[in-house]
Amino acid sequence: MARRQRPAREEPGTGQQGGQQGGRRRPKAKPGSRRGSRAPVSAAVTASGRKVDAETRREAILDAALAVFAEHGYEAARLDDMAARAGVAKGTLYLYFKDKEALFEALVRGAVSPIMGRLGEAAAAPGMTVASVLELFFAMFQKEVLGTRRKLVLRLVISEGPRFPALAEFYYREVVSQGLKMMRNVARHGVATGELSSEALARFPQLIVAPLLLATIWDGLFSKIDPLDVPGLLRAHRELLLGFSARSAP
Amino acid sequence: MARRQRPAREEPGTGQQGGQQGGRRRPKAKPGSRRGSRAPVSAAVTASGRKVDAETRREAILDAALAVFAEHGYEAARLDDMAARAGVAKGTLYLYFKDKEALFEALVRGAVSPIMGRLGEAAAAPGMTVASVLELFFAMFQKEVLGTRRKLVLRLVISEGPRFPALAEFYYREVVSQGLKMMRNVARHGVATGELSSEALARFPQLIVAPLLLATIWDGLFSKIDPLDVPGLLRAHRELLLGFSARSAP
DNA sequence: GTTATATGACTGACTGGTCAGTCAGTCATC
DNA sequence: GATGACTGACTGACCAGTCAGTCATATAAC
Repeated sequence: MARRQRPAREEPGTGQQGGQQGGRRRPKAKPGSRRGSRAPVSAAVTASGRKVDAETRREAILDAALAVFAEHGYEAARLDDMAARAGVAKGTLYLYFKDKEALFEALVRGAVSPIMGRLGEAAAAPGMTVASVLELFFAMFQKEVLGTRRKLVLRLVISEGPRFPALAEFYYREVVSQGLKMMRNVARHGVATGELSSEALARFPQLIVAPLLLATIWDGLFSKIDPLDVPGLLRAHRELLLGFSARSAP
Repeated sequence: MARRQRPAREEPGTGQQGGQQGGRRRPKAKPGSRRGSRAPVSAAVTASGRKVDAETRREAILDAALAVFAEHGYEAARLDDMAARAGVAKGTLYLYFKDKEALFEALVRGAVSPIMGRLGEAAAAPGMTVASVLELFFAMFQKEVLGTRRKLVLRLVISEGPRFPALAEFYYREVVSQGLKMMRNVARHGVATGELSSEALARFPQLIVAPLLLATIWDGLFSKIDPLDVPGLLRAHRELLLGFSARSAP
């Protein structure tokens, strides 16, 4: 009877193995034998004397959770896996997050916030041309999203968003609408200065980011079959947006 | 003890209710009391005399499966739901498909094939300009994908593809690589005739389809918050691709 | 310095609801 | 009477969430 056989799983306990501080084991302790089979996140002792401070542990859990959610999707992600990866017991997850959903949302929220601010400054700098903003924006996306595990978060939002309306709304509010507003302002500026010959981008700033989305999805689906030359793609994209030959380098 | 509480479910038996052909019910038939609580897909009797022919039933199952997979994602989709929607018992699903995964793959394969052929003819017609091919291609995508449940299939591929390498490869082979090849040929043609002033599209035909992808994802995530004017988006996109003012109408 | 007690972070076996897949049984049709 | 499409109760793996129990550390008392 073939049963809910899941795709390949990592073996448990793949976290950082290490300084098991030899708590004596009794032959058959009923429940909870401390440090039973798991390594602490770090052997370093914090200033307060605790083995690992709460923030570090929280990060470790979020880190592990991202890996597992990204690999299996929300529903198929097992909390046991996350716990094992984070080097804690499952119960510990519940000391830090109310439930699976809260953990998932915390993950997305945490990955999003730090980026948007920096983008804002860049786009608002005076004397910026459209070409230079696009250059900067695309470089930033490659470095901070495609080049990091944040791309996994973006993919999770795309995949799981339809089933988490609250998440989609949060993402729209914090990322999409803000990003589009910036891009729209840049485009309007470009039209005003004559750098852009069409109002298309001012009306649909989505056209600026569409290839970034494509690159993210391609990376997840086809990169093994046919890797995408993302820098080349984005250069070509800038070329089209700016209406031919815009081969500027910073 | 809060347990795997799933998101809102449709009540079972939402399929086409109808002609229960009054098979007599015994008070407590042990197993399988035929036509227990479910409506047949159709009351029409086929030429061969069977209540419903195999192909029709297969379609009904695929139809129901698409709805359930699309709503809940692969893992969270319940075969019981699909069966209820299709108006059959769960066991019947296994007469038509080996298992959940085979059903999922059949779904995607079935939705994909009919489209590609037509696109091919359109792009190969002699005397076609880039502008007219794009016009046609975008219209076709709006009508045949965004306008139908095929968009759900596309979204499923995007969402579940990373966990189904075989599916991603199939989709790449049958759709992506073929579509890009066509687009690349069209772009090369455009460069040769002078209709396109840049080789960007010939190098990265992905740039042509990126906004279609964006539209599909937007529709799934944000359409309730901020609906996207897809025809406008694609008009603006054509404008940019063709290097300004391309406001043609068919 | 040593021992006793308190604290709370952490553990992991366990519970109970869930659901993919099975198969003995039913019945319309041949 | 035989065939085979169809049924649906059932099995057993599965896993989110719980909580009684453990122990490192801190603090107090001697």
